[in-house]
Amino acid sequence: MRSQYCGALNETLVDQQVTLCGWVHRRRDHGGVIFLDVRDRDGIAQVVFDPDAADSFATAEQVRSEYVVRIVGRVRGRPAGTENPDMSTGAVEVLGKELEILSAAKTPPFMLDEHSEVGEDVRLRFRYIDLRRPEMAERLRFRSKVTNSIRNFLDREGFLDIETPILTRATPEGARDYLVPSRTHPGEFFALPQSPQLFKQILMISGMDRYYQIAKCFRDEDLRADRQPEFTQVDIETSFMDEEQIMAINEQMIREVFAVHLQVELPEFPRMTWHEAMRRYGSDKPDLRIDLELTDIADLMKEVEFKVFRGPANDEGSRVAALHVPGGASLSRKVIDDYTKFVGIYGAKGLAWIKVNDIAAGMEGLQSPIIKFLPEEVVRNVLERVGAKDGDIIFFGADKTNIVNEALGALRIKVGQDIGRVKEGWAPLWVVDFPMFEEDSAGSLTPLHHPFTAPACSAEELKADPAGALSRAYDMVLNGTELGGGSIRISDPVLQQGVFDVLGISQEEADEKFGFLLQALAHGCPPHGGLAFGLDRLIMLMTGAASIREVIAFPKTQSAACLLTDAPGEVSARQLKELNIRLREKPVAEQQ
RNA sequence: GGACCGGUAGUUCAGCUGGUUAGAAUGCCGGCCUGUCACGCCGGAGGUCGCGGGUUCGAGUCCCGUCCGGUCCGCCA
Repeated sequence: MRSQYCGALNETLVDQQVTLCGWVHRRRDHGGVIFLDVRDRDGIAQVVFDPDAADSFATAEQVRSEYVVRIVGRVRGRPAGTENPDMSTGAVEVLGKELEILSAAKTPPFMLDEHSEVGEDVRLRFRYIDLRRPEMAERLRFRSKVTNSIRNFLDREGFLDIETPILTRATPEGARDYLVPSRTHPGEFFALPQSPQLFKQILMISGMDRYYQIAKCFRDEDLRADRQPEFTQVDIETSFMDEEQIMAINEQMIREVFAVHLQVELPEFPRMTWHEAMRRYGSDKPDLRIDLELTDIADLMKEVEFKVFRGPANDEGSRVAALHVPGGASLSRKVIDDYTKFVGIYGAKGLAWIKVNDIAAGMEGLQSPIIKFLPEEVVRNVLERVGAKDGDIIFFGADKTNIVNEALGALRIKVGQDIGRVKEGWAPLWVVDFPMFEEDSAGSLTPLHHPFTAPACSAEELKADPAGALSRAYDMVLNGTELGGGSIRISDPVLQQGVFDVLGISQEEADEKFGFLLQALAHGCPPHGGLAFGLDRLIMLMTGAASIREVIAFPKTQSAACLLTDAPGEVSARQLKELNIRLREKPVAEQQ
């Protein structure tokens, strides 16, 4: 039906007859000559019709945007002076001989034009048209090429692609599950997997040795620009490897993907402990392209009347830190007010600051709303510790540790972007030595990763000091985005129960929820571990897409709806009856 | 669950302190045009101002509620 893609046209085809199939991207009717830009997945070609070919010329007058056409014609070089250097096929054109309308098209709801902006809701409603835009088609093509590379790499390294169930068991911990009612077990439900975690561990116990899967995962939580309720993980697990080997092989894979598809040689990934990341950047996924850092100053502020920072008392669980911004003294009062509002989002009750105008002039050379509350010696020590110079600004945070970290960590990125301190390029790293647990708002311990992560200590040490225990987990971070995370897993049922104990999960409860895993661990479990990459985020980063929806063919809106299919939708009474489900009079949200 | 931004022609937007018949660009339709490439020129059609209620002599504009889209906080082991 077709001899080549439109984008394949070039000088080597001059004088050859070609047959193109595609969509009418644009028509330019000059009365005596008609140009059609014909578009397919691969590119755009210009086809010319003149009245010599009366039939096809008449048809060309009929066609409209987005008609699907088939064209037979001869390739020729464009007349001198009419080449289009902005077009990859712009040196040649097709002199149309035959023009067949394969399918007429309604006027499109929006222009497929790189020049016109369209609201995202319209694009999603007519996603099939949106995906015709070269930029969208290219992102999906890129994604396909990357997953293909990943499959090839893992296959070469001996990993087996094994599918795990989509209909599985609800897990009480973690994210909210998407549930599927069971018809054959009235009153019972499947859950869609939040990840294949337990299955891949069981595959290790099965002796599969090396497993991977490009797996759809489901989490019924609120959406974000980089979060969809169904998303894709590159899920990897291996036996008889320690964390060093697992990190090495995954680092190699990502380096290969970047080299092949972006022609980028990533630097060797530095390691940073979780504690160092939190201390220096206030984040467990620091963006190392920004060279601003937090500095602890609690010891210098001991004697200071603490209310000037509008934070709680300087004690355990709190942090006093400074964010030193070279050249920041030129920030306007309005911008600083905006930053104060910005850190408020993260729970900070204020934002103290000192502008350093002339360090030699002592207190006179400083400008700050809090300076009158600070002894000169304290100020001098703070300036010295952060390395302040004339023209700098220092922001302060004093509050509960996590509030200071989140507020100053976010401010660090925002200021860095605002004043242009984000370096070009790629800054990958491994974050390691995570704590096993963190305290939730109710004061009880929850796993920082998941409860199957192996501790870096013995069961006895874990029991003695669970809050201080580190885990054998590792996260891969790139430009401030968590690309993937993993760990060595617990391969001993006693240690696994020990972790459950710390989490307050009784033996009976553990048996009920994870009994099959505990059973399996007791039947010959190899030491094993793995990692899962967020494929969507990886593609987002690599393509520079502004949202995850730009790299997914059919994404959902922020309220987790599909505008194309209008899902979710109501179901018939008959379907509900089969499932033994009766709806309330009104959905809960509409009651009251 | 919460904060904020937006919703006006097919699309992207303007619409002031509430005041006559709601505008622009683009797309669309018709006409003209033999070298354009976001073609050009002339003409035309096109509106539930998201929805509901309220204030007012009068509401696109003000108030309340609600729905939808988006960004973020919480949430996301």
